[in-house]
Amino acid sequence: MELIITEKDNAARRIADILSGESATATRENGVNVYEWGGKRCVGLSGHVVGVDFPSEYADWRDVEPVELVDASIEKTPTKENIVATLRILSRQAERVTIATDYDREGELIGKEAYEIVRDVNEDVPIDRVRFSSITKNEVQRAFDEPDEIDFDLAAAGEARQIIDLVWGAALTRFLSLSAGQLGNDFISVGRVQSPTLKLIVDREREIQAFDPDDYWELFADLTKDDEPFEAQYFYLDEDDNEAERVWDEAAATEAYETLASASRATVTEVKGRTRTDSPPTPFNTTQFIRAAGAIGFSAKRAMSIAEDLYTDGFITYPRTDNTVYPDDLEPEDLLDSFVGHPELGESAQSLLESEDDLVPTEGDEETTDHPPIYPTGEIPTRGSDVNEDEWRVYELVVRRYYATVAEPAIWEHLKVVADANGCSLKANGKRLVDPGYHEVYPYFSTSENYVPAVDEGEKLAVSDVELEAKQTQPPRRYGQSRLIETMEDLGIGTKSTRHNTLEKLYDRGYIENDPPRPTQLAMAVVDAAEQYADQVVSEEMTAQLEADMDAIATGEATLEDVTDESREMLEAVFEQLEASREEIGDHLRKSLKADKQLGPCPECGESLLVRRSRYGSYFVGCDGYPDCEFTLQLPSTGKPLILEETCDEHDLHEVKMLAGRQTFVHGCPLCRAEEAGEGPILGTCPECGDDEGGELAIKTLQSGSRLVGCTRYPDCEYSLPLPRRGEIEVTDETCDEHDLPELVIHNGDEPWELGCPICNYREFQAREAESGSDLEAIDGIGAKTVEKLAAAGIESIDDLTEADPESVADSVDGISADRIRTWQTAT
DNA sequence: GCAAGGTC
Repeated sequence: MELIITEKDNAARRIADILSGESATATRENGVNVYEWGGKRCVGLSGHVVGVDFPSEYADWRDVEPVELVDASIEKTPTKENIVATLRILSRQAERVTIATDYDREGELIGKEAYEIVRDVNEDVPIDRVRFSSITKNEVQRAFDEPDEIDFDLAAAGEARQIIDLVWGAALTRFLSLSAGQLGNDFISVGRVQSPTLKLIVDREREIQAFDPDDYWELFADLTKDDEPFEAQYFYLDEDDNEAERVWDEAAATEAYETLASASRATVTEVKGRTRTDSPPTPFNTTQFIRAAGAIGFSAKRAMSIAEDLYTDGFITYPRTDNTVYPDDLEPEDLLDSFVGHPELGESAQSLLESEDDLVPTEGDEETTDHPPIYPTGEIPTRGSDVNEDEWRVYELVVRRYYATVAEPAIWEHLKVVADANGCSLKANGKRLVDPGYHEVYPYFSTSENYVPAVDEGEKLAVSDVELEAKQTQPPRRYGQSRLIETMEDLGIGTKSTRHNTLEKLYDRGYIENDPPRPTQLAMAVVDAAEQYADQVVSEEMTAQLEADMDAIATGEATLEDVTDESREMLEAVFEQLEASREEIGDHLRKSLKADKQLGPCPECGESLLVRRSRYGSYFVGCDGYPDCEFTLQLPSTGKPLILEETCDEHDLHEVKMLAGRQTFVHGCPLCRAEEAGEGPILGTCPECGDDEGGELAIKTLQSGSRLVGCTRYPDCEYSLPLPRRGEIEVTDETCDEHDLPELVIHNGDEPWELGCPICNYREFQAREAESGSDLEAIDGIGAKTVEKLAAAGIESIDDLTEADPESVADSVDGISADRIRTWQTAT
């Protein structure tokens, strides 16, 4: 029996199909697909099936000095037990083994991991390695016709990376976390990829904070030809004889304005027309795909998640790729043919096929062996059933990008007109799209035109509507998610498969907030500390050096030991500096952690108000002076609070936004909200503090729209009873004998709901809850804890769950993945 | 419980 091992199940299935001529049959072993035909078996791994870690005696953070990790031994242990077990069983029975993992460095390492598992149970079996960069018939056949061997040097290069990343990451993460007393879930992490990425964001924020705006002025005027006005802008020649539009001196600007305003005509001094070719875009690699999806509103995470689904379902090729050159055997005519006749995608495909020229696809600069660029397979999903609206939009983007890469260039005509008005120069730049070319099949780029009429030199044009605009230079803009991912790629940090995850990690760790991401005080402090004591870990040069070292290992010029020993020595040196400043670093980190929670001054004692979390997990605002000052404010129960930059003029407190997926809303200043908390009719005495303090119960409407019966002495007394969100509340004359409160009726729809006494109603509600629990608990895998978490995201019932968007819920709830939510949704 | 890299 011959065994073929691939990097993933999908590849195993396709290779089995190709080699067997579609005759392979699938069976399952330990939950792993095994494809079988004529004496051959093919099985897919799931990327790395073993991982590196320290021995268990290093597991307790408090028992081990972080520096001890530098020279600790490192073990490899199976992380996907079922796959490893299956591989062992299959290997025992194999007479020949072929490793067919991806054709890149990490694929070589994954292949070597498989090799070791095979060797462990079968000492003698021959083990080959095949390499192909796209799973097409010709490529795969060719690869299996000329098998090669595993490149152990290349795999060792990957192992060096694993070791260096683990040692630096774990030792420094533990050091910072321990020095700030942040153990458990809120540890402070650093790493070779995440920290330089964070530094990009922090550096930009520092520029923004240090930015000092300059005043300048710009002048505009309308010129008219044949009764058609067009806009022109004033310019002058600067000291380098370049055309400049910004006037930095107010007196000069005013003078130019007066000169222009007094001119009734301008004489055309220059007319320059030129034709520009606008080349179609290159094929999608992961980064360019994320960028294009970002331009139509998808976050990096969401775009990749959808692309992965489209890939798994067979609609597009593998979405994690660096390659921007299509494989030779991809025939544009064949692929386009599969779209002809489709109601939405057919017309463009038809028009491309009718082109008189041969279809020659564009090529990007990056030609790699990992996978082909991202393009549609020709299998078309049905909109609304196979894919939802978002998935369709992403799919259509991939299809149209493919169309664009085989389409004609667009042609623009540019026309520049310069005119002189009383010695002041005015210019207008016109552009017209004369041949839309690829834009016709790829409507995602702007094709807006700017009208400037044809004029002749010496022609006189009327001048009107002169305007002087006072402006200020702007600070640089924050990086958007896709710009960050592009910059990471340019700097060589992270990989096509991990860059978008790195951003998610920064969000999860409390380093960045909002979109475009903004660094927290904690992030600024972590980068500060790292720059001062462990500059390597926040510098992209660590990756550049590692890449060079890995190349040296791969070519045999260095060994894994050479490289990791040297790296460990550097880290030892870093620790000498760090240890000496442990206290100082810890203080700085702790202060920043607190600063991230600060809203502003407490109205009662002047200390800082902080966003805090109650024992039950709900958020509220409390005073840093606690227990001396017991001032508190409520926050809405839905979502996770984000402190905004904006502050309230009246109370000098930061405004708060509640992040809850699609139910996200701005709560504003919590003190304003408390003051406004709509107080409706008084119902009676507060059962909790009425006798002692004179509190009364009133119907209140909160900013979030939810309503309740609460004490008028709130926040000193937190007694409250829930009320339904919708419907008009009628306070009747009937009174509850037991609680001496009026009975309530809710008018919503046809049938009024006799809610009765709010205390009795709440008691009944609690009794029902106790009996049945939340209906969500009926779903497999949802327990009381999860119910609580989901409730914070506004999901309180099965109905809420089925309607929810898994991605946005996963965004707002810690520790619940979109996939888990999808599983529950299908289970209902 | 630490990293980054695969994959789902």
